[in-house]
Amino acid sequence: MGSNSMVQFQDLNLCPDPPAAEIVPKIEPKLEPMDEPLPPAPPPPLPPPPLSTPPPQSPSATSDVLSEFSRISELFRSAFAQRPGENGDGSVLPESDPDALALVPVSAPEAHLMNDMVRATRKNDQRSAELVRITDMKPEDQRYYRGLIRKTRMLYDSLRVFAVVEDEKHKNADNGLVQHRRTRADLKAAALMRERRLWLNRDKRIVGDIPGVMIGDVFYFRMELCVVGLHGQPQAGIDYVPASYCSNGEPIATSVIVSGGYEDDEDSGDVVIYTGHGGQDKNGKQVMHQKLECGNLALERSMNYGIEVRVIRGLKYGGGVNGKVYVYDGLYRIVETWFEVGKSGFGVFKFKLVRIENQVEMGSNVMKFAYSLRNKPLDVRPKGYLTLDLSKNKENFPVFFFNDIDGHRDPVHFEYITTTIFPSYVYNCGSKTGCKCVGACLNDCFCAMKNGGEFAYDMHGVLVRGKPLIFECGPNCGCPPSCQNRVSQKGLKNRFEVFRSRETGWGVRSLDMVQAGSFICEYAGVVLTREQVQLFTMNGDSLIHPSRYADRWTEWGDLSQVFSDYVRPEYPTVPPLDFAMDVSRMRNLACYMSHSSCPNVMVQLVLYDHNNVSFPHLMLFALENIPPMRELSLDYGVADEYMGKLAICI
DNA sequence: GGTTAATCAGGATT
DNA sequence: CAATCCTGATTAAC
Repeated sequence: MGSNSMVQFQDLNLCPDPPAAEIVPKIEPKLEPMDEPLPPAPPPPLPPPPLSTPPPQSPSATSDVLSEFSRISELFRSAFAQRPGENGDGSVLPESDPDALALVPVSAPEAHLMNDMVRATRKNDQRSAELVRITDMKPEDQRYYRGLIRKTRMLYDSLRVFAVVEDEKHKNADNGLVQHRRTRADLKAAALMRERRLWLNRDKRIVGDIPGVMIGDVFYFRMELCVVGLHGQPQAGIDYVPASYCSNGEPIATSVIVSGGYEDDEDSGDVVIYTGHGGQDKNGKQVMHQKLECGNLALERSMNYGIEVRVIRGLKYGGGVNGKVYVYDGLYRIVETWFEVGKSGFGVFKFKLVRIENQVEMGSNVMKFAYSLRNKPLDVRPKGYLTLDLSKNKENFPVFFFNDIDGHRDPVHFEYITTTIFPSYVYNCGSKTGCKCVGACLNDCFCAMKNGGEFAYDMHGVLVRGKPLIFECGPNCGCPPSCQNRVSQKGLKNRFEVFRSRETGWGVRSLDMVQAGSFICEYAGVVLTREQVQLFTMNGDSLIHPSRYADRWTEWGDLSQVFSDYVRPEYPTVPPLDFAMDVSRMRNLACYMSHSSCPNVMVQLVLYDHNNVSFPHLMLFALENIPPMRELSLDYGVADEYMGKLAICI
């Protein structure tokens, strides 16, 4: 109790000597210190390094960016390559594909190794049966686990996006000759991480909140829920510890997904009538009576013992990757269960789930709220809007400006600019070359070469990997504006809101889901050279120094955890930024973003309308999936304690 | 004819 | 091993 260990694992040792029909919850709370110490003394509870790794390749003498990229691609290809003996009907690559030839020598031995590794891992990588509840999280633990979740999800997303891009390449290589079935990048990313033991929370079965996962966190794929340990079933809706694993010989449910797959569900938010599983045919039609077994029994037992379950809601979401998102909505208690004849005429089990009080507002409610704000802002919040478009029609989407807590209204007075204004000489010096592509830019495009032989974005405009500098196609290029290498120069893709907050002064949030890796907006201002800065003594508060921003781009797309001989490619060096931006008169929404040392937004430098590498645009990209109404934050590269004073743009 | 719903096939985990 | 409230693509239906 009075121990100074940071996190407590509460052992849920249910009925060591089971009176089977006991109604009273029999939880014996036994506090047990965590086996591994937490930060600041960090041996992170990360899994051990990969069991076996491809032999490190000797660093090529030509540390040339191009070859580096093809090497990484090769790593991917071989990791994704079909394993020999499995599904060897050659449905993948035609012989004419040059990649296929390059693939053979690498993949055969390595894939073999990987097979063994998977087998070995599978055995030891079963989920533990030890039921625990995490009871005492201190702020530093919160931060630590949040970081762990963040890092894991970032890796998952990076892998997934990279897999999509690899898949696209194959599609192009196939040239439409072969029927191309899109590979499941979500599954591949998960498999690669599992092989390397990078899934979280497998050593203990957690009842209640998963450390580091916040209510309102949004996931695009079921597999991602498995990876962080929020819900371990890739398809089934009820996750539970099977009876054979439990100390009391009874199954215990830990989480459910409510996604409307059962016609008899009734979801009113705080109360859910959840239908048990089973009795459906392949198309999801109820064709049999359900039985009190597996997940159904587990839910019943959990109710009996008063054990709460995590609830994740699947919501339709148009802007999403696949039309659907999963939102973590917090803990519910199972209060009632019964068997009844459902709409189909067959018997189903029903469970009444009631949300436990004193939790943060439900994520799915926030999503719905944001949805109505997008459409009818004034109906939802009649007071507080100072303007419905801070940009005065200059952006693709209106930028709301909301303050319902005090009288500040300064942002209205600034001139809104959508892009940074550079001194004219920036445009005049340097070459005016661009690519000469006529239709779509492909990988032999001149701009692609400048990016190391690949485009920085996938087909949906998601950043594949952070770089010191990205070269987009621009006005000097032959390609049309629809070219996919022009992501950050086309303005906002989401609806944003500048708002007043008691904690952070001004803040920015989105009314839409912002997908990890997607473009948010430019950090716009008026560029001053060092001489100009010295000439005019500016009010320091209104000067932005781009060189101070932390290099967060290194975190996005870093695959060294998965490919152990992965080294970040040596990019051409970019001169240190030697300019400041004045935002005292003209600015955009970016300068209202708050600082965080654990930010959800990062700066990525981009060039498109000129070739002067000393004066890139500061483009902001999402580092994680940001749910609607969650505040955006940037790492301004300043120690936290200074931020109060620095108070960007007040 | 463009958007949405039903259906199929391929999958991973327990 | 079959069952599972998944995805992505194809087809049918508005």
